[in-house]
Amino acid sequence: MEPPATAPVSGSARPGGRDVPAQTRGERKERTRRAIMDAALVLCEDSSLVALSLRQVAKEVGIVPTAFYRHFASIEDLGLALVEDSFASLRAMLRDVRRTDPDYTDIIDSSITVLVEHCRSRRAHFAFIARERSAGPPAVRSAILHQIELVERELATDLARLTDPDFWSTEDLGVLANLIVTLLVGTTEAILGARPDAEEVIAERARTQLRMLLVGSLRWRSSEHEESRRHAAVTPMRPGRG
Amino acid sequence: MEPPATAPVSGSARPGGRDVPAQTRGERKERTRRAIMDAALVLCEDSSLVALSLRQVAKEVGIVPTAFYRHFASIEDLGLALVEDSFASLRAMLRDVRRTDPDYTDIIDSSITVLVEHCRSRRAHFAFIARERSAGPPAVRSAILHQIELVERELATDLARLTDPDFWSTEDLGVLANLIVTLLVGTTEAILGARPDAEEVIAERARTQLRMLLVGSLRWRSSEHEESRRHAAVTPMRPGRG
DNA sequence: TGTACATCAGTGAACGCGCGTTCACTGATGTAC
DNA sequence: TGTACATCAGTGAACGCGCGTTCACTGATGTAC
Repeated sequence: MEPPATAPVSGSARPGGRDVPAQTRGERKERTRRAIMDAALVLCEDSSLVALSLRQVAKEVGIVPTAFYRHFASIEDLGLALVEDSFASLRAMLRDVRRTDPDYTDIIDSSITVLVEHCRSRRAHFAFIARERSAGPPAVRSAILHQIELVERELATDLARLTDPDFWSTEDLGVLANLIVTLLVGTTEAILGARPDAEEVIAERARTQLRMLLVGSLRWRSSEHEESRRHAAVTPMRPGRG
Repeated sequence: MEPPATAPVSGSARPGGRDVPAQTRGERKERTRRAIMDAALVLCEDSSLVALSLRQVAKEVGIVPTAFYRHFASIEDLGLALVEDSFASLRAMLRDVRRTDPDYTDIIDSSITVLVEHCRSRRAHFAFIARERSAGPPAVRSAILHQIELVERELATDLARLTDPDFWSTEDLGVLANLIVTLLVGTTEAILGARPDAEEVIAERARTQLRMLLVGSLRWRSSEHEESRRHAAVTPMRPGRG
């Protein structure tokens, strides 16, 4: 293993500079905090936060174990900070999805492309969410589930704009949003677990799945479904690429 | 905490019996093995196999730590045995799904009912699969993913019998099977994470999702899709309850 | 059937190690005057 | 501007504990004769 990338710089002299402090005390504290979070993200990548020790993290960062407590009360507390960070990445992705070139007609195609890109650039964050969602410490787990629920509700709101309110109840939009999020979480897990050259195959599969799902479900008429469960007529919606 | 449920019985005398051995040596070894697996399943339920220690397991079973090695080479090895057991439970569920009363017309409704039942009766096994699938030791993780892949292929075969081969390519059946399995895994996680009184809500949601998905995707004509991606006509299939 | 020996599940002491946490500390940075 | 004091990120020794693994062992069960 290579030597730790010692984050904390105790001296004040800069390479060719004067004896003016390079950073304030607060800036250096923040830098160490970031180093701790980065180290934790990497170290738990192939097991889980529940198997990560404070000493491992401190060693990786290049600080003494007790210095950890200057930043976090426990590994679980650190985990909650990582949830924040990871969902900041995820929300950045959602913003990218929403601001796709409006001339680009296939929102499914572009959304999955954006997902793949963010899985690459923010790999550790996405892997963290996927993993700790089901295996993290209780508080971390529930924080993640809460965040996912929020994303799900946002998606339901987006979907409301794309569908005819006469046919789609709020409840059914929630159910559809949940289905899409479940698929996207599964796709993310598949991308993260696959070798890089398999990523595009998985992405294309996800695009097909979303089409199967939307071509079908957008014909779904919730009102009729609730009354008789007979097959429904085609629901009006904004035209896709078809 | 209550005292360990000491699995190994060293004596040969039975409560009111003769001095004939109650069990052969092999039977008693098997019994301890089972006790180890049961204890491990329970102990890792709210963290993960990667955070489980051999000594915890031994203590729970009521044997000395070193006796563990008579049965498993490591926790990871024990994990692989638990994968076997867990998928035995899962396959038992699939058999139950397939032998549903043929008079019962809604295969979606009954399948989810069976899923809920098995989540209750084999809770620890299903939770184990869901959790270790993404957070377990590498060997355990890949064993689980392999098993899920097998289930997925079986489902694709089942679907082939329900669809028109002129419209559904083998590849598209695989994609659909993967989508359904992803949804079912998600549903399982939701059921296991929910309070008991929320189970039925989640089950009903899953039924709606499967209908959205199948009503839609069974109209999906893979051949036409590949050529032009124009919207497809309704694909012939065996009638559901509609 | 009885005897002598082999097997082997479980024992118990011991090991070196990494763990989380405590505590008193150091010394550079920040601030009040 | 200079001085005296407060703050506080990081140090280092120490603690008791649970960890995986080693080893020689015990004694009931199983087997060969």
